[in-house]
Amino acid sequence: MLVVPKAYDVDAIERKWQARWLAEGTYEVDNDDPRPSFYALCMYPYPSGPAHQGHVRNYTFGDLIVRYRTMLGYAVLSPLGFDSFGLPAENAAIKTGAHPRAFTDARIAELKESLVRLGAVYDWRREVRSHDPSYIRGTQTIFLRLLEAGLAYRATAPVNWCPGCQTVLANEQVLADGTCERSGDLVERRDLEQWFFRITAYADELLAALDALDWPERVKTMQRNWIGRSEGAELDLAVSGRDGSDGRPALSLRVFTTRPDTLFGMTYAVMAPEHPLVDELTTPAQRAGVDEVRQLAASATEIERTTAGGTGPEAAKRGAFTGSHVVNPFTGAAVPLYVADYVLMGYGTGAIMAVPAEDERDWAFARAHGLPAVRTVAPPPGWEDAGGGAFSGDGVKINSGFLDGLEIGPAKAAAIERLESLGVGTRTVHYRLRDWLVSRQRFWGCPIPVVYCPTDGPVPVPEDQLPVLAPDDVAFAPTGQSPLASHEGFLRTTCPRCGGPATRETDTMDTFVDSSWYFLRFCDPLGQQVPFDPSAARRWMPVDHYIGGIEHAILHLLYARFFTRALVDVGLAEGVGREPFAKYFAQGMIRMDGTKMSKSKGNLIAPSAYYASVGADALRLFHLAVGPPADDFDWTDQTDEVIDGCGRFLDRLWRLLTADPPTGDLPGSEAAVTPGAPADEDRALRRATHRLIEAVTADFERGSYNTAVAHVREHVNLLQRSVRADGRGPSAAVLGEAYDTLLLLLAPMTPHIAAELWDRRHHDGDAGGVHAQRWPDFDPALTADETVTMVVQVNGKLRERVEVVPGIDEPTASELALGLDKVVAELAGRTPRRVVVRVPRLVNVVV
RNA sequence: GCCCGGAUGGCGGAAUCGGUAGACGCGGAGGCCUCAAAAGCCUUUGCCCGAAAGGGCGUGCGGGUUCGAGUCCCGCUCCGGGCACCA
Repeated sequence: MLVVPKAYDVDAIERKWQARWLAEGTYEVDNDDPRPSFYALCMYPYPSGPAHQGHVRNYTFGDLIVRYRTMLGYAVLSPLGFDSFGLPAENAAIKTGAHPRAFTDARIAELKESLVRLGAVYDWRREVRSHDPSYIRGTQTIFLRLLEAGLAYRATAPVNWCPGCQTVLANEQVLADGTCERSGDLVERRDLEQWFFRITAYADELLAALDALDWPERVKTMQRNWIGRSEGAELDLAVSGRDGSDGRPALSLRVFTTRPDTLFGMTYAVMAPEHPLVDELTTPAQRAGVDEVRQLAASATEIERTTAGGTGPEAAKRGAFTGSHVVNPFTGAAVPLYVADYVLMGYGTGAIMAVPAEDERDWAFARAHGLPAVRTVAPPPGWEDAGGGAFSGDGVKINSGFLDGLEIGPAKAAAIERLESLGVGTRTVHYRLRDWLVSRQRFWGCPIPVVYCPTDGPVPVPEDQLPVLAPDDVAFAPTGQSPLASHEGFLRTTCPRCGGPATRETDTMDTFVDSSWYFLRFCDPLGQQVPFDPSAARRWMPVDHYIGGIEHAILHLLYARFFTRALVDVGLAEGVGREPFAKYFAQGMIRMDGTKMSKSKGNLIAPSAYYASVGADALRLFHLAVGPPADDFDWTDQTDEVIDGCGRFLDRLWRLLTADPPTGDLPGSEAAVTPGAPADEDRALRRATHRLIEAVTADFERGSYNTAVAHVREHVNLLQRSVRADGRGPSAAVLGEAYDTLLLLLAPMTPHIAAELWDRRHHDGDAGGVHAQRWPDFDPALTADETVTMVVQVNGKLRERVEVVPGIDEPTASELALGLDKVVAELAGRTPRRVVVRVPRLVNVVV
């Protein structure tokens, strides 16, 4: 990066305006503001230290929207806070001994400082931090209400357990090879009692409501796939020899299938290794084999089991015969029952009917275990010659009794109907989505407000005793256990119900819980009695424009959608809309050498050096101009030169608006009226100015900031040429309009230089300056063309361009085109077969 | 494997409805200014042929529709991302 002389004192001017916006509370907005509402929000950041380029990009887009919408006359809610709970602070505490709060507060101060230095403006009165006691209180109140409503519950769940760290890990902390990211130990599966939120109760609504959202289609698709609705049937398969006639209770195995039409092709059935009936249904002779499969499954992590690494679907599936058989309800035939780890206990009923001919996984297992396949759908001709295998496409039913001849759709319906009339099955919908496990064996998170009493069991902490706060005098030793579990003062308490001795829950909540309602807290950040006042939330919600990284496309956005609905349903958000983010924009990420730029990758380029060299405005301009906001971009060797170019542009702008014009007077001042400025010049410049307003406004509305920057640069180039026209340029008034327009349009993009130059031209800083102005309107009468370029083609090839009046009629255009020398020469005496005329843009002569 | 994006000059990108491909910028070349440099300013810059005028070619590849295709359709290639035993 080259340090070059600037036309103006960038640092001083930028700091001056930043201080002013802060001191004057320019972007503070009250809940009773009479203007129409607009809620602009960037995802609140995890405070990891000074801003990096990803932040700069994100908050530049957000700031543009805040300033633009404000100029359009909205009361814009622009809050910012910090997602301040989380693992890095706790790990730092273990390493350095510093309390996570001290660590976190220091990181917040750094991040906040660098966002202020970017010129991003917020209503800082509304700042929230996940670890503030008032916020903890809100999170805990919500937890208790969910508990009361049955939306929070406690259950035993398999978790990733690291024997080295002696703690539960999040899935993200388990590496692809099944080891702990910190200790490297092989992670085990353990069953522990954990807290869950019942997000699955909202699966259908969360899925159905996606259609109406103004979100990127790919994000909606990701959510749809994540929720994973599948329709089918559950049916009972009677176990052979267990019909109850021998005195033992009758037994059957419930399975789920999306293809009930293929039941005639069932050649075996499978239970998950964890299925509760495995013991009962395994015969002594088969016990050893079954136990081996169970053991293998238990030692593998969920990730290992469900990813292709090494033991993919192609490889022979791990499974064993149980010795039992189950009966096909349509045919009465018995088929062998297996245990295999390709069936998951957590989905459906944990057991399946296997139809190798129409399911690839079953086909692979059947081949590996010498089981037969019976086709129930006729594959297309040549299928068997091409290698055969499972065929899951459309076709006509065969070998299927009463279903023969039907297409798959009607066959499914008929099969379900038959199962229901036989009383052995029902139409069922299953979801891939699981309930949200929120327990974390961590210190630096929101404590779960529950007490365990030997007589009363788990008892919620009464709301008037909230917040439950973690003590400060804890030792952050690397025991691998939350310090809360070994802090007697915190742990020992009394039962709120019976008053007897009890212990506190020592787990904390997943930090995604904090981020699932912060946008509601921003509406009413100071209230102490409830998480937020519903009337304040009704005033601002939903968020009109939400900006954040695509990495949150599933979890955060889904949890927040669930929370908003749940909060309405438990009475904490009465009358608030059920959908939190009306529009979501996912900005592209910044890559370097092919990987995402991030702190953990160690390839951060800090913005601070650019603040010093070219300034925040230039860096903002760069991020706006470099490409479509939704696209990723690569930070390369050339990037610094592009950023320098943005600085040079602002220098040029500065000189244009402050230097003496050719007449020797300040541009825009009355004295600068150029005698004899041709009316044509004025008309042309006014047209350009009003077209610029039209273009930039349209660009902003469709989020095309890169073309907005291009349009502004074009205008500056034009103005530079005009001013240099030495005495023949436009009049001062028209020039003044052009300059003011430029500053108004730049105000959301490069706010500092726009504010400063506006102030120098108008001296109205006390009145709020350029950012208090109304966004300019363009005059359609002024943007109209005087002439347009008409393209003349012969056989689709460009041959000539002519200037014509916009209102030219077809015969005139045709005649004009056919009379052109080029066209006459090209025709060489031939008669055109056809003349395509699209006035006023194009004539195509076809011979 | 499935789903979703994307491919345009040396580079980032523009072309919003099927109608001038390459806006704007970066880089390059030449020039002005200067003792010299930096900065600034001017000219030029898709490729090929040509002294020029001019002509030809050109939006990943192969076909198609159309008077006309970067844009629409069919079939591929490569790159990026998400999901991945979900029955």
